[in-house]
Formats: sequence, C-alpha cells, structure tokens
Amino acid sequence: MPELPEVETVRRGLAPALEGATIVRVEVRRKDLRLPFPHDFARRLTGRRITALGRRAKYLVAMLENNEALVMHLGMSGSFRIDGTIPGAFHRARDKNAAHDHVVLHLDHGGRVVYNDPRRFGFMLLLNAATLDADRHFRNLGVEPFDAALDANYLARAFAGRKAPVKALLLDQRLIAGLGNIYVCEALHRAGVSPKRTGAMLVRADGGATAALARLPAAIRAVLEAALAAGGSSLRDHRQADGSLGYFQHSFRVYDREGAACPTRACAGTIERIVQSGRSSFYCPRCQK
DNA sequence: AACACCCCCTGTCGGC
DNA sequence: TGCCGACAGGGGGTGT
Repeated sequence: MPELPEVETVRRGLAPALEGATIVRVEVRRKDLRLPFPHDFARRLTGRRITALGRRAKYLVAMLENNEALVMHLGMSGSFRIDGTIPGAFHRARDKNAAHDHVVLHLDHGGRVVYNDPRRFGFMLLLNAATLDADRHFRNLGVEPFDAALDANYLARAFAGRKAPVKALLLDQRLIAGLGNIYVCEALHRAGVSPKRTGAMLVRADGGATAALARLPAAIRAVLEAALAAGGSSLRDHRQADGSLGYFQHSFRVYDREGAACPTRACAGTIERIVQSGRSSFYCPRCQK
C-alpha cells in the first residue's frame, strides 16, 4: 500500500503500542516474505525493548535497546494491526484474511502487533542501528520530501541531462525518498507539469531550474501534507493500524480518475491514463505541459 | 551510466 | 455464474 503519508500514518498509529514496550514473544508464520527473515529473527527480538519507532523513506524503523534496528517495509499490500489491550491505542478485531498474518509481536503490556501482507512484497530486516545508513537499503536513498534540501536547485542538479521522464525521476527513491505512484501523479498535476516531460527539459541551459521545475518542491509537499492530514489514502479497504481508514483517496485530482474532468479551475481538460515504465500515469494533457 | 523491462505474489474487477 | 486477462500503493535485478 504505502507511500510516505501511509507509512507515516502507520508509524503514528503503532507508536503508542510499540514505543517503550518489550517484545516478549514473536510468531513468525512463514520462512520468508519478499526476503527471508533475518537469521534467528524471533530469538533476536525476544526480550528486547523498543525505544522509538521512526520512519525513513517508506521504511519503518523500530530502534531496540540493544543497538539493533527492526526495519519493516510494507511493500504493496502490507499492513499492521493492533490486537489486545493497549492503553492509548485503538484496536480492531481480526479479519477473515488472517491467513496472511505473517508476524505477530507479543508485547509485555499484553497487546499484539500483527503484520499482514497478502502479496508478501514487504520484508523485515534486523540491522545494526549505528550503521543503518550504510546498509544497501538505505545508503542510496535521496532527500526526504519535507527536508529543506529538496528545493529547485536540488532538482535541477538531479535532473540535468536526464532523458527519463520526470514521472520516473520522481519515483526514483535515490533522488527523493518516499514518493510513490499516487503522489507523483498528484504532485505533477498540482505543479502543472506533464509526466512525459524529460528531466533535461525541466532544466535551463545554464543549469538552473525552469519555472515548472521550481514549482515541484512545493507541490510535492502540499500533496503530502494534505494526505497526512487525511491519514493517508485507503485503497481496497486497507486500514491503518488503529483500524481507521485514511480518506485522502477522495481528494485525488488525477490518480485513478481516467475520463474525469480536470479539477483545475477553468481547465476544460479530461484526465488521461498512460503507461510509463510499466506503471500508470494519470494526468491532464490540457493543463500539464 | 542510464534506461526499459521483468519479476516477485495474491486479490479484485471488468468484460465476455 | 464463471473464467480470464489486466491491473494494483514497491523495489530489485537484468539486459541493452
């Protein structure tokens, strides 16, 4: 499911259940997800206290007292739910898709955090917290969208000479970490930039950002902020850890709206769907140039 | 290097 | 109703 707003919403939902809690038992119900579970996964988690739950890009990072970090990626269909009695947290009943409950963390306060992932594109890692940034999953990650380092100059340098379409470049986690297909489509629409434009086309001959490129950082942050305020987007009934449904999908301007009228004021365009690097792009050919 | 394509896996939906 | 192909919020590997 998740892009940055969804992962961050999951983090906020799980934090009351995990931070300060000690893992007393771990159930691992299969040998792997997208990747094999780390060696001695359950044993290495058992008895450990979680000091903080953070996020980097689309990764959740649970810091353990013993200087290891439990890194969790939700892939396309991963979700967490909280079972049992946890002060300050919401709970929801187990659903019928319990067949895809792959990991259960039993915590010392009596509650459980359950990882469910039908497609199993998610994965978990146990890494040395001190050298997390050097791990192959982290070392190439680009700037966080809310970091001030994401500005017109950064994009101009990153896009210069690139023949790939801006759609693909914004999806590249090595440039900006945390964007996915939905929010790239939405940000491009807000900035009035066609997903088909190449990186190089958005950079001036002198290496500076074009006006269109300069609109992107604010457009990215605006859509992410709005999505965070809505608790993320819920597709196919995906629920947040607290059982609630994010509702930003009702605010999509282009994503999954092929054939609909462009919502831009005074634009008479119609949203189209095209495929770029194997993934759908939704945009308005009229107001995105 | 940079880019396009394929794969992992399961579920759902639209068309016939 | 059932079957079948297309497609889905990600990311990593491979080949050109």
